[in-house]
Amino acid sequence: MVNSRFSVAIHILSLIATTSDKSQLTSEYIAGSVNTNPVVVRRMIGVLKKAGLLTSQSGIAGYDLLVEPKDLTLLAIYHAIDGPEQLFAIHDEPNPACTVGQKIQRTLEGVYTSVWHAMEEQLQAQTLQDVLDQLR
Amino acid sequence: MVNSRFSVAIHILSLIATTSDKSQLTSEYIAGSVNTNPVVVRRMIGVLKKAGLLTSQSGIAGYDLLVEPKDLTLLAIYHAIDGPEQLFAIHDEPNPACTVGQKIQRTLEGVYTSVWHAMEEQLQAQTLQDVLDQLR
DNA sequence: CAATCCTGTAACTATAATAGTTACAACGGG
DNA sequence: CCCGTTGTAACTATTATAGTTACAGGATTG
Repeated sequence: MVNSRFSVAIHILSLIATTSDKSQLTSEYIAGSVNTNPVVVRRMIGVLKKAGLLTSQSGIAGYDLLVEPKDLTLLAIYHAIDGPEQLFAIHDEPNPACTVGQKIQRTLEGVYTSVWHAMEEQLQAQTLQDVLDQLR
Repeated sequence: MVNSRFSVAIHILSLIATTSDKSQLTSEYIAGSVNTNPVVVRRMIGVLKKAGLLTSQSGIAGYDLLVEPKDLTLLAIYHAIDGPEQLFAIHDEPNPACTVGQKIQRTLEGVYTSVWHAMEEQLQAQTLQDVLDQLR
């Protein structure tokens, strides 16, 4: 299973989108909601910031989304956190002297790519706003 | 990313399906094709055996498939190796005192389940025979 | 029946990914 | 100036994964 970074990212973005009192929105407060360490939160926020999803100012509490929740797809968030582009690992260097070993990598790549695309479609179809609606 | 066990399982099953000379089909030979250790192969084969996909006899080289390649979907193989039923981890114990923290787990479960089903469909649509055809 | 090759399995080790933690420099508001 | 905050680097702990060693027991062959 892939790590929980994607879940944490969605959680953080949801908090930013729904918290009106900016001064309350510190990394420590967010960490309290997510149940993790403030540094983990700041680290994740740094990644989301680099991807252009939000802004912040050093020394001041509060974060602002740069994309409307209804325009922010889960796929965009996934790409922002630089999640893996493949779901399954393929073993290294199968034996090229063997018919199966010779072609298994290409074959599996094809299989996994079709699976991957199905997943992308699902993530593309849902936005942060959809998540917010379900949190109400 | 999920581990390479799924890839290795498909590789092993492909070899068993395509190797006519049973006496050649030892765990060491398979390991040579996959590029891993014979014990890793035997361990994986033990799992596939328990799932009813193949048989073997202690002390004798060779394995036999119990399911026709055209009837063996990749999803069945995935279930056989007991792959994770979810792609993304959800962080533990978000704060229930917070609106977001309270409902984020259920919400993410819903999101991830829809992604999971899309993936299952893809794996269900492809059989070991499809893989074999591409290996030729 | 002894030698040999194989499977099945337990136990240990090595490596890498992930998350958590400590520490501290730099920024801003009161 | 003081305090709370962000941004980051560096270290540690935990866990998953794969690789490895070791060995008991079945089957074949001379």
